[in-house]
Amino acid sequence: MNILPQSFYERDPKVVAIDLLGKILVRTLRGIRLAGIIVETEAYYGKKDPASRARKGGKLAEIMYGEAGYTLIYGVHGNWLLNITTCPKGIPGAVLIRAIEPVEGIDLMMKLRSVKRLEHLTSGPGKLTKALGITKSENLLPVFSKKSCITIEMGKEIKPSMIGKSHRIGVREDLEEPLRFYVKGNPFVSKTSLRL
DNA sequence: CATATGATGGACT
DNA sequence: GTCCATCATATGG
Repeated sequence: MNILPQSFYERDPKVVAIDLLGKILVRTLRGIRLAGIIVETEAYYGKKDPASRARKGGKLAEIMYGEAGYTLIYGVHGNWLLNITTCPKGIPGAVLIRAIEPVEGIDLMMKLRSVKRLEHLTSGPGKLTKALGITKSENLLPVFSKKSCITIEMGKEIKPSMIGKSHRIGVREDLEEPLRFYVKGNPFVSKTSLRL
């Protein structure tokens, strides 16, 4: 259903992060479609980014230097974080999906997370991966490929006036430029982000 | 093999 | 609002 092409991801992480807002993240789990609108993202660079894990080298860095449009799943604080690699091969970059607004398969998501309130279901990077049943085994899937069980589809256009930006969350040293982007007024944007 | 660290979440006051 | 459990990585012995 109108999956975004690989070329979509072969751009600057910041541009991709902004453009990803309003798109549909689709996860096929046991034949069931779980989908949500992306409402919050963060851009990460390579060496020049003090917050990026690519800076420390290791396996993560290799993936960020690799081809665009692949899932990059990484564990922190006992949670899984879903990233999409950006930039052509040889240039490091990634976009972290921080929050989505659930639209399909909500009952299954709530089962996976056992939360009472809908607005707590996917309003955070670790929360949405649990709700979608995403773990390390979903690492390195091409999100531009129809047969992949994680894809990103065309959604609704977000008006530029509806896009807010801020400093990134939970990083020690951030860059000068705000690299976190979100849909203004959306209840599924993570609230923990109020700490600045 | 042991230890430190964090792109966090959730429980609790 | 505050506090701490948690575990995949990275790095050092």
